[in-house]
Amino acid sequence: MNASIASDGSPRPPAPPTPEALGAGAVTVDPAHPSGPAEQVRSQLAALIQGGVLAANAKLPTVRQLAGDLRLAAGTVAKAYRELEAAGLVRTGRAAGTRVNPGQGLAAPARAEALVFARAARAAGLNLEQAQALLAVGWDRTAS
Amino acid sequence: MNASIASDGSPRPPAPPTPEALGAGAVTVDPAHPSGPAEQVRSQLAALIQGGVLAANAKLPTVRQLAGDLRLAAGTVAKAYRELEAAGLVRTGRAAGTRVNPGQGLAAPARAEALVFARAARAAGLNLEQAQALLAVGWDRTAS
DNA sequence: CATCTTGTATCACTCTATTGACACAAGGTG
DNA sequence: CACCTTGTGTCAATAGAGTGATACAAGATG
Repeated sequence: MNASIASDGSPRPPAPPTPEALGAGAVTVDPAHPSGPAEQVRSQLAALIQGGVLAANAKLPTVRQLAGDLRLAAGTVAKAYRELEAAGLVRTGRAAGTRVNPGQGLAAPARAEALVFARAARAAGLNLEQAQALLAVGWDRTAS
Repeated sequence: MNASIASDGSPRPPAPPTPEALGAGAVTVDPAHPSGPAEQVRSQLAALIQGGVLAANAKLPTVRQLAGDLRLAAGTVAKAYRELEAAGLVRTGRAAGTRVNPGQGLAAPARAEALVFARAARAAGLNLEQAQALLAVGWDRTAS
């Protein structure tokens, strides 16, 4: 669609998710996942932040809001937020809520390379877990 | 090194790990990891199999051997092996032990793409968790 | 066939994560 | 300043994963 092409020909990134959108599907919790709920929330939010989807100073939903949306205890979401803050990805404040810290998106060339690999893996019929397995093996292989 | 270059100029893959090597470092368990020990063993072995590092019919260490090497309970390794078998990656047999099923390595072009991305991510100064985060975001983005 | 190998099953216990509810305290707003 | 917003802390209970040891049973080997 031309509507998704900027004037310089590069594709427009999708609009960043609102706080409501995070609990409405952008972040999900699968009870069958090997990691627990807190870790699933943490890692998905971290990915959105580092991948540039959640921009600097973007507001995250309140602990209670996200917990309600994801059907989790508030303390569980609070744990995920605490860990994001400990990692420097967000800052939290009473009354002010939680916001993304500036400068947490990773370098754009690496993000573009991730897209290339994701497309190739999909084209080869892999699922995400398999793609991640290949990355892990490739990571070991490129250690030297 | 020329010794690692095949006669057609392509790099030689490293030798596949022996059963002993799996418990001696090729597979590791980090108690601080968000996933539990069984899942860490399962996912690392799955990656080695799908990444072609463990070849068809390669023998895995016995449950007791790997458990001892990784300082886990045997039942925990047995759980990982059961899940690998349920996924069709391995076959287990009393007395015969556990072997990799043929045909479980994923397509070589996708593996090569994973290497390219791993190198690019390392060159950008990312760690593996960050690279996996970018892959997850890229995966969502290429869903259409 | 006898013996050995090795995965599977079982057990009581320990540990950890999560839960739902409530209270407190730090900030923000009008 | 009063009131509201929102993260943090606490609690007892629950659920699930892992533990180490043991026994059983299915296969493999000589």
